[in-house]
Amino acid sequence: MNQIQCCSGLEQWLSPKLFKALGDSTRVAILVQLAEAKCEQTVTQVASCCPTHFSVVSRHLGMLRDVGIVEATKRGKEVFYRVRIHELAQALRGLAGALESCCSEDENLQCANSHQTIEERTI
Amino acid sequence: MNQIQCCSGLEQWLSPKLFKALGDSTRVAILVQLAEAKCEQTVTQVASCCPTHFSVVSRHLGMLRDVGIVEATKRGKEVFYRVRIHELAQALRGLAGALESCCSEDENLQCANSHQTIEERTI
DNA sequence: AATATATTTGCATATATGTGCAAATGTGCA
DNA sequence: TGCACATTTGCACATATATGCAAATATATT
Repeated sequence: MNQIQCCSGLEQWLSPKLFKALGDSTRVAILVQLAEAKCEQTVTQVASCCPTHFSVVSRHLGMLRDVGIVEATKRGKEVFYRVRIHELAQALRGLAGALESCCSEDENLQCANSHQTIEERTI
Repeated sequence: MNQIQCCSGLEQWLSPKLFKALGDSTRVAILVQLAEAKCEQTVTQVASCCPTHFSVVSRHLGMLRDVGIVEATKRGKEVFYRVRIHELAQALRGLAGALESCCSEDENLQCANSHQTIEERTI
């Protein structure tokens, strides 16, 4: 019988780099600023979100770009950043789904067998 | 007219503490171990997930408990941990929803007005 | 009471990270 | 070319964090 492992894809969604980027209050303020602006903003505009030095905000934006949370476009001497909202939302929902795929329908499973599998779903 | 701010609730879902807890590779390994086990596990059992010292794993589990990602039950001399899967999934989906609520239907918004509002939805 | 097992906590340490400032880089304009 | 503006980067420094080991605590068993 064709079978796949439970929880497959869980590690794929649990990216420490991604969540480390979300785990800083300054970067959260930057994200809120960008998301609420509803449009791309320059580094200087984003830096108005917090008392932090603009060079630090620039570094944070670079880090957020490295992990794919924001993207940047350079036009003239300014760099415009925007949140990759749909991609980020998809990553969050992907992890949520992978987590819940670890829950079987029967909540009171025997735990002796640590390699339980489920039948592969065929459309 | 009754109006609410766009993106309301975004900051509520963007908890740096929560994501900082997910932003470490050892804690991710611990979570994968716990989730794939599909049942509560003792500290010693969880510690088999990685070469890290069991006391460090104990500390990580305590941190994950503090932010609500796992919960613990002490029975005898053992402490059983399990992932609060549904609560975590709800937090992730809540953030995903809050992010996408910042996207209006028209993707090409004028950005001059930084305080745009939407009409409150009435069922 | 004494012992064995499981977990937590104190401590030391190496590394990572956030921050501010100054300098460097890049770009447009007079 | 020279100047103004926007952003990035090098550097120093303070703080946070992850880790391992030993000791302390808690609980069960003999």
